[in-house]
Amino acid sequence: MSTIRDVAKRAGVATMTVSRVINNSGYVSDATRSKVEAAIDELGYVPNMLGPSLRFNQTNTLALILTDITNPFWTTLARGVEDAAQEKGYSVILCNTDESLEKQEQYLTMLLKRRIDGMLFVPAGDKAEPVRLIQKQRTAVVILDRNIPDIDVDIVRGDSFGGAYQLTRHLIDLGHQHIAILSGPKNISTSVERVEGYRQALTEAGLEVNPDYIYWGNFKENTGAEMATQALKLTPCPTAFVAVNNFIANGAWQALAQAGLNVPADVSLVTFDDMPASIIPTPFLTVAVQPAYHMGFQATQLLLARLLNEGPAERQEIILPVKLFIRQSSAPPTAPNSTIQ
Amino acid sequence: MSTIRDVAKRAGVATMTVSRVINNSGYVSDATRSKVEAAIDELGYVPNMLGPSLRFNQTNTLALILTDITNPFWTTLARGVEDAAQEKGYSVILCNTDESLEKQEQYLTMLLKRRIDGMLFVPAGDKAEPVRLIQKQRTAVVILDRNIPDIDVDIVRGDSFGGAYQLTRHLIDLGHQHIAILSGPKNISTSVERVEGYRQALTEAGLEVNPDYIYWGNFKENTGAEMATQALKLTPCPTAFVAVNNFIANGAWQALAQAGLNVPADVSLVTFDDMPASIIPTPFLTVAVQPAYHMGFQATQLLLARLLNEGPAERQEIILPVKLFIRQSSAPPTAPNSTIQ
DNA sequence: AGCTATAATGTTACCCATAACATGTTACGC
DNA sequence: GCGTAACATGTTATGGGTAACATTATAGCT
Repeated sequence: MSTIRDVAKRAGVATMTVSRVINNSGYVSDATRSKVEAAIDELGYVPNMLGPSLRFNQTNTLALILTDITNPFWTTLARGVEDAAQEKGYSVILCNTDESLEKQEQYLTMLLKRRIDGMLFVPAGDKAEPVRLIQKQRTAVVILDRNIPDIDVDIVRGDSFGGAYQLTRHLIDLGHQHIAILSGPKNISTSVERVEGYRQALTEAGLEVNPDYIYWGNFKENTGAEMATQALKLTPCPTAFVAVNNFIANGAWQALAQAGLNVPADVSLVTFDDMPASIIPTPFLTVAVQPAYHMGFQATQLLLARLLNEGPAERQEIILPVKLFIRQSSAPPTAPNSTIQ
Repeated sequence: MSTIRDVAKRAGVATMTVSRVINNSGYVSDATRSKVEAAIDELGYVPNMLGPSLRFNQTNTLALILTDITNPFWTTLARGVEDAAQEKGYSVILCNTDESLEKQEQYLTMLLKRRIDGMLFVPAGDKAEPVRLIQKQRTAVVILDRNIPDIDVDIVRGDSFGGAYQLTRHLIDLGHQHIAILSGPKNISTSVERVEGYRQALTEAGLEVNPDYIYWGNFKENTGAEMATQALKLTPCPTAFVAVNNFIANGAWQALAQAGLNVPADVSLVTFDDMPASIIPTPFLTVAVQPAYHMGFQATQLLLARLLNEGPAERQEIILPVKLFIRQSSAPPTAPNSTIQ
């Protein structure tokens, strides 16, 4: 593999001159430029970024650390990150933590060793320590989606509280009184805030918040199924379910079908996070949609602004609105709870 | 950000000694090791990989270049790549070409500048040139999913021909005689081979191959819809559709619904590439399933073997089997073609 | 011609970790 | 007590590109 020195020798110039040609900087005569370009072509020379990266401690690389790459929500967000990064000549290393703190730590140290310029970080937990680790190495970081208390760091996230409020309110407006919520882990802010939004909607409507109707699990399909199965054993049985993400909703949906229940005839099901039409041609679930692509894009722009010292002075907390799409999976309850309506 | 020199100074030793402690290599006394470890902790020292990367021309990084990160098929494959890479301490840069040759070339040169150790490459086209570019820089590469003629390079792909054959054969066995195929671009081997498999099944069954029933488009949902809409105008109207990937199938499905047709009562629809249950809770489409995760995993293992000079001497062409899952979207044709059955 | 500004090209030091080599120290057998 | 092996630590060169500085050539002006 040829180096800038090989090119310089072949063209009969100094390496610096080759560098000038490559980067279009400084003065180079047309004759010299041609000679150098010819040499580059002949050798098939491709510059080695590692030299300057080491010298100037700048890798032009970002990392996106997320928790589940198989979920279209994150994929869509990843596209936003990638597009914003590419616009400015940055590449993105994608890391998948599977919600595992161990994998997360492995990835973080690996990325720090690589002297990544910045991280877009969906933390697998609510501990400040991993973020502090990043900040200690003076690596720029923007938290995505999930809040972490007691830490001075930029964050871009959706309005979990508002979204859950809207979903629950929608069910209440339909006449539901026994609404269960299938949530994620207790140490993830989105889980918690969505339960809070649910609570608020119930309380405002004068409905009792029954703790038995609140399920804490994780963001996976099979857990969604298990939580729904459990909930169906309660008396009074819930007539509606709020799922806190799309995978939980799908699991719940399967469990409901398994129990011989029809959505929405027998039970309503609403959820966070839509799937694109390319994936679900006939969307059915009533959803609270977060602007995933935009979330990734905007967070990356903020991160890049910080890297170029163009960012705002104070910490940013950007909360993106969540929009309710009412579809077929939610309907007024039937027997036995509200026979009138 | 502290360097190995800072640590050495603080511990009162040479940088080499620190290096030995970090890498657990050579001889270090317990006393010295403790001193060094203390210094590392106090400074929060994280080694800079760029030094050795430059020195030894080894970045421990792979790249996965694919065409659509929003498609669960690729995401699943990406998981396979990531898992295999992580096992051996490699990280993966994910690049999304959107089937654009221009984006692809940008990414390739960027990756070569970074001195990536190897690439897993889903080419956006059938030209050998991009692969030759990579090989010229002595960067290891394994082609994924799509064949490229006239080039000496490892490839891991699914049995497109066989899968399409099975799908078509299944429809023929159900009694369909007018079967349309909605394919991707003409310059992508998977598109072509799937059409070939379709042809073979028809011919074997003594059915005429009607060129009007063969549609060439791309792998996107809206194109799938357009192709299906066009096909419905034909006489005799197809009673069954073979979609060449999941997004095309979803688009087609939408178009069929739009046209007031029910699947499978009015028309059958079969496709390549399944969606995981977490995404589609109630799978409906009859599919030819490629082992996406395994494809990514195995290709990465092959690539890593090559990097460590442990690979087989000769070029590998690994063709993974495709499995047919018969579900509800395919049924015998009704009027007007085969009223008897 | 002499001066200066600009154009064109070259030289050197630097970034960080480590392989390769060099040197110094201790332990142990005889 | 001496030689040798194993242990312990240090020194130096290396990799590739470029900022900063240095030098030389040319053009333009008086």
